[in-house]
Amino acid sequence: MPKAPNQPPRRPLTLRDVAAASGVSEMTVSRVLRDRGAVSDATRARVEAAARSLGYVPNRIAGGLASQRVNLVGVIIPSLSNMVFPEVLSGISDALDAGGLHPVVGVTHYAPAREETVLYEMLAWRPAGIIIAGVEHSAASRAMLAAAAVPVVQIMDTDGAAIDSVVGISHRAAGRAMAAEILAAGYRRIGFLGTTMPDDHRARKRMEGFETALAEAGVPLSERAFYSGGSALRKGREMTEALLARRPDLDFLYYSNDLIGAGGLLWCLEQGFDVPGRLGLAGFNGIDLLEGLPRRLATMDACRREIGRIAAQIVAGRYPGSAAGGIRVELAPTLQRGDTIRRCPPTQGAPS
Amino acid sequence: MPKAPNQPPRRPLTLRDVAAASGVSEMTVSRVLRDRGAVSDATRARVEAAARSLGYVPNRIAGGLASQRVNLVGVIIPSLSNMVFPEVLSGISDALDAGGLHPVVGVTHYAPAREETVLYEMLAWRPAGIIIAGVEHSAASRAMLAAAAVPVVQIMDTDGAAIDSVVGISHRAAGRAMAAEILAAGYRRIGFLGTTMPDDHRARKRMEGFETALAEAGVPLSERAFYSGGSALRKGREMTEALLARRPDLDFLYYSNDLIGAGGLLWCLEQGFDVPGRLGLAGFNGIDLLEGLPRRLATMDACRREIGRIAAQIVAGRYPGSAAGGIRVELAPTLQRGDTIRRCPPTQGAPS
DNA sequence: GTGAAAGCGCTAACAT
DNA sequence: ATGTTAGCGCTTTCAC
Repeated sequence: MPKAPNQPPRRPLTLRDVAAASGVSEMTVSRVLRDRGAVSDATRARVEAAARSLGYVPNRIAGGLASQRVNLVGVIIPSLSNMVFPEVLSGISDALDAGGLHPVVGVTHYAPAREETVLYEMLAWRPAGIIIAGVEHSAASRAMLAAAAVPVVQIMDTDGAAIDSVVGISHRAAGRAMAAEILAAGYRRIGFLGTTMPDDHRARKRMEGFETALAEAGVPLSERAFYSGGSALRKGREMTEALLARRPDLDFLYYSNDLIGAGGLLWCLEQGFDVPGRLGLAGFNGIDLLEGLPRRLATMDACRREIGRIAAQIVAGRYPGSAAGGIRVELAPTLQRGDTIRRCPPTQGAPS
Repeated sequence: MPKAPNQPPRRPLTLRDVAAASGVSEMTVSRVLRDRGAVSDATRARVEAAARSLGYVPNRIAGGLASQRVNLVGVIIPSLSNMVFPEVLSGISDALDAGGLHPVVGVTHYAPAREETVLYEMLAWRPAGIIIAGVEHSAASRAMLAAAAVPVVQIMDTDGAAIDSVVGISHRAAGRAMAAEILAAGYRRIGFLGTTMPDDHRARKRMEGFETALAEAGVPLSERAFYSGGSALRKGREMTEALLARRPDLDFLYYSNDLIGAGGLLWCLEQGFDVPGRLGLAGFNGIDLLEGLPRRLATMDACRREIGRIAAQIVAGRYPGSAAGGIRVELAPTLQRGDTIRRCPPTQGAPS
């Protein structure tokens, strides 16, 4: 045990120790350390010196109990394996920092039951706020969130009933917008490739919006394929190959995320397909990775870091209007056409 | 403000409320809720019903103060943008779950000063343990960690002085091992491509180990290039192009991570280079993504999830021997030769 | 500008 | 199997 080389079996330091060492009351030490209330410069200096030399670290458990305020924020996300969530978390972490807040992370693995457990555990810490992915929750979870006496920010998805604040994009609208773009480019035999994940509501909504918009234009979705698990890039290859073997007539593939889309793109290029002339491709998320591919996959930016940043600001009370609570921020994802959607319909001239 | 439709301005529920509602003492309620000590089934049932119907959530701040035990674990990592850290965090999160522990995440952005701040904040919560990336810390950070009365696990890197427990791989050895593999395959004009990040000690150690092993074999490192920021995949392309323009004689490129390596690989294949015959390539980390590339990049698995899992188990006291503290776990990264290192030296016949 | 008293909501330790 | 007592280490409030 390399620790504690030769110290006596010290009991943890308290304010009392710092007070004794600096010859003032605990109360004054507390004031100095929290930088609250008037303290003379001389006293302040002595206290700070004492605290530093003792290596005193305040006890936020006691502080939190006494003050009924805590600098922890619960962050509940479905996964850490999909880069989307770390990116959101990164935005959250950076913005919380500015307010001296710290994220406690809970991962649900897309399971509502785990969401309940995690949420319960987090509320037990009486956090300064809860940031939770999605707008779909079990009745128990909704009840806890509604009863919690703290700001709640649901993130990433705006299609649903809000509990308190919401920051995200409309995935239904994102699906619709991509459909419109694809139709405008003249593609008509369109396939969808996505995850089976039954609780990934955002992916489902994108598909629904996509399919609805196609149907409204009189273009039924021709084919769909779903996968689960494994390397997304490879799955993208495999699914694309399988799908096109089954339906060689397809002229567009819409992927539920950029990674499987990138896999599909790489495969199509290797096969020498005419992309985007004969076959168009699009993904979703706007991941960084796409920049380094041989061709830029069409995609739609999901505003991940921005969503995290704004959610954290709302919790910290640093977002305009957030003092009142019940903020709603719907971001507008930008469609990046990239190089995998053709510029105009094949049989049609340029517009007047 | 959609919350609190018509409730009276309730004060937060306490044990006392549950006790009153179920007709027993606070202590008995506490026993039921923590599942500790003997309670009759009848009493237990009544208490549970009361707690549930009131929507009571225990207050861990008060509980932690009284019991001097907290179910939070501080996790300090340099970044969330590099997928490596979310993967470690994912392993940590999963393993902590099993012990009812929750990670509080702090991001240092590779800045020692931020590491100090974050660490101080975390220790203030008297966490059940600290998991921190790397073995390089400022004097102040080391002092805090050494004085902390909790398990400390330094992760990802075993090349350095331990404070308490360490779980990771030797990046120097990883660099050496890759050098040996490359030399054995007969490559002799070798370049290195990495990040400028002055505080990424693991990348530095890999390069040092790599260069040292080459030098020992009488093969100096021919060339090196560094980058910072931007899409790693694209940077990999750009750097590779630039480096080979400057030094077209190189026959091997060792990348400090898989993403820039993948960028380089894609570029080389597009150029029609003979990989691995004329030019060999290797990365580091063993990311999932590589599976979907046209050719599998040689790499070395950094055991990221495993490191996270073990570190969390040590903190939770669930790792063999971890009760004693001061555990050291050095994982052996496996070299995956993939398709970008040739099988045998070009001018030499098959063995015997 | 500084100090004293009370108590935050729970749990350890000891009753019974 | 259940209850009582005494704090955990701070901060709030009020006094000086």
